[in-house]
Amino acid sequence: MADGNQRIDDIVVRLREHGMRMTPQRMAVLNTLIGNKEHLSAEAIHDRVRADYPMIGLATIYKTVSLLKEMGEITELNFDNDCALYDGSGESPHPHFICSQCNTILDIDDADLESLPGEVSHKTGYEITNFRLDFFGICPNCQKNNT
Amino acid sequence: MADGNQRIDDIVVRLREHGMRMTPQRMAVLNTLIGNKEHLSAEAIHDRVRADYPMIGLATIYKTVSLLKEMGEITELNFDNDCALYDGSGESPHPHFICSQCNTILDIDDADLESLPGEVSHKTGYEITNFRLDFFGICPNCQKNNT
DNA sequence: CTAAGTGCAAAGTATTTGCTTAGGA
DNA sequence: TCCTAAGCAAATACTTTGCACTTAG
Repeated sequence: MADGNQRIDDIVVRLREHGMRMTPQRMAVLNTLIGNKEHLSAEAIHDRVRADYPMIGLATIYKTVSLLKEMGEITELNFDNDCALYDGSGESPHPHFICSQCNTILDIDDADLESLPGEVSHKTGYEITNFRLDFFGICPNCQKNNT
Repeated sequence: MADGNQRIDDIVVRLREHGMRMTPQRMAVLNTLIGNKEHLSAEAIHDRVRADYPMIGLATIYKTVSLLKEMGEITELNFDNDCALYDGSGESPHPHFICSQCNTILDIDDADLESLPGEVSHKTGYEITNFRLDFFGICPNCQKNNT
């Protein structure tokens, strides 16, 4: 969590530069999301933060993640289901694997994919700033349980 | 639209095999979506179909696309924004490019990507049944207009 | 001190559900 | 005829907004 703290400090600086303030509530959301590999819904963030700040409202969570999203500090993941998940790992766009059975979301690290945007950009003439890659299927754990 | 008609016939057969019926409303939705390269929202489908069936309700559109989605005939695309788009092109999972400026969605055909699920499956042990790949950036057209 | 942020509740919006009537097979 | 589907409206669930009060800088 050391680099998480460094990132948080940087975010605070950038907030202040834009006339925005660091509040205990925002800090709590940052601590929950930044440098963490989890994928949390607004409600899940709310539940966690409430452990320390019982009065915090869900709207504040939404306002904060919306802000962090605009700053490019966190990524919003929308799947076919109901609610959005937030990823504050800070790792450049990385693929996810979603198990259709247990709904677990796993990060995939595949160095081969780093060249993907560049290749597609070159072939198509599109200027690519971001991408998203999701795989759906059955994770090894569920495969085992199914047999 | 010739192969679109063939696909529609096939879908009708499969519907009947499962005790489901072909109605004029469903046929209208099929004609709007199947074999078409557009990406339409439920509302957009509703608007188009209403030209021929003024009485059709939005709920019927949702029920029909939900059915087609379960049958695997169409793909639902959720982006960070509000509503889902439906893709009835019938082409196996293909990447999309979304222009951040004009919001146009373009299909990308890249044969190199067809091996992607197999590779990732092999490397990770996940059994991959589907994937989704979206690129975000600026399309050539908007690039030109920006200069 | 002052402008930005919080908390609450109400509003908004995409989608689903229930129920009655219509209409395929 | 029988049972699925349509149509409408109400319900649901996530997210956003408005406003009075609080608080960071």
